[in-house]
Amino acid sequence: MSSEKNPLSPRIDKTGNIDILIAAAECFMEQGYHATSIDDVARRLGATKGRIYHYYRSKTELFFDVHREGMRRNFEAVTPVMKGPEPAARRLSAMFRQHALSMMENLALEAVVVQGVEMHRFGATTPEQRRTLAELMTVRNDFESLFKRVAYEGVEDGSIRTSDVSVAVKVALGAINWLSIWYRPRPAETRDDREILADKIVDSIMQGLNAPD
Amino acid sequence: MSSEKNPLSPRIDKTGNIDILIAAAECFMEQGYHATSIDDVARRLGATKGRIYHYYRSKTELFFDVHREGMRRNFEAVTPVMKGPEPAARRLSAMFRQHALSMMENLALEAVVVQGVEMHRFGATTPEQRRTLAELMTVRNDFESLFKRVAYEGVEDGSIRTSDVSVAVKVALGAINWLSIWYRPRPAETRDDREILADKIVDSIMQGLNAPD
DNA sequence: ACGCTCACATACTACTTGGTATGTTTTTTG
DNA sequence: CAAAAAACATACCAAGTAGTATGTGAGCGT
Repeated sequence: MSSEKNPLSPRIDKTGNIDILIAAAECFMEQGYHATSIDDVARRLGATKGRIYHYYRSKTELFFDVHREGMRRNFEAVTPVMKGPEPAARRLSAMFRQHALSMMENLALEAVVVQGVEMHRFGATTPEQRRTLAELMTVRNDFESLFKRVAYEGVEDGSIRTSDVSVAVKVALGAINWLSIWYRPRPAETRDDREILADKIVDSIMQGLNAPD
Repeated sequence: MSSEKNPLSPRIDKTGNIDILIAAAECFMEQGYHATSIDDVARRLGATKGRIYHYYRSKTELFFDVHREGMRRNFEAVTPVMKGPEPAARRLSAMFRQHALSMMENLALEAVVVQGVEMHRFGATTPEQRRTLAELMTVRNDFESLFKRVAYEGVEDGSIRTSDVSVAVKVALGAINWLSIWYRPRPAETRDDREILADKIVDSIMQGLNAPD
């Protein structure tokens, strides 16, 4: 099974150039895609353009691979908890929780994913880039569909109540993705701290703000 | 009362250059701030750079004024419904609803507000720009504080339940702001359609996803 | 030890773009 | 109605940047 076939695997292959993806993600997060020059990324790597263009044919391709790696980690975090014997509401909670944690622990990558969604109107010049962009959007929709499916199960098994599954899922994912805007790890933060925050977020999403009668 | 004193009023004054703000907002929404050239904005206006630089000394100032106008409309939408005799939970609902509607009806401006500030967090060059940026962040915080204050009232009067007011408000506002990513008006959309969507969103935020026992 | 390939660094170019300096036309004002 | 100012348009430049072409040293198979 070559990694070429799987649209979720960036071609980091055997080479350890994941460093490039991380450095690029950090730059993109801090300054945005267009404000980041290839030299900026290279400087953060302690290298020069040569290294980056050795692995990526263009800045756009670099961005795409950062996006791919971010989405890959999203799936990696969520899929293990989406199936099971529990009622769908509990599984959905767990998925939200995992996604929130993944958001915090891969902040730079996920910030690029979030930012990349806005760039839907990207100046996708070449036909190949357009196809790649469409592919990324498909992956994004598939990710959202994971949540929708479990939410529908919840409506059927009675553990979930909502006026509109699609809207409710968009609301919940929006709330979590919004982490990339306001969340920044504090200096001596632990895994526990992040789990506490994730639990609060999931609680807000699942229980809402209205006090029970 | 000169509009110079009020940090929320862009200096659109008597001149009708609100057109410039709208055109800029639309460009920024579609391509992002850095990918948008002044010529792009001018082209959308059916004009040239000269017109824009006649009113704005730099691209950064233009961005700032777009942001100001977006925030001004946010306050305008929310403040009328935040006070009253009803329990805080109802007022908070109304605020969320108004904010969601404002989001949809000023999509371009609000998209810039949402995606804008964090892109500039690191790039503010001149001291004056840094001060303006700090001012905008203050306005942003003030807006969030509006919601927090009413949410606290709700905790005290018993109409709201949450494990953490600050997090709950960020979750709710994130959900609404996320509209700027996925919401696009359909061709023959009416005000009613938008109100229905807003109600669904508010319902998700206030009631959560868990079915009542 | 020799060639060959990989993994970069260096040097350079073509093009974009923010900003300016300077016209030109319309509106306002005295 | 003349003159001044406002409201633009035109022409231009300096700076930054994506991408390329080429150099170079280290490893590696033979």
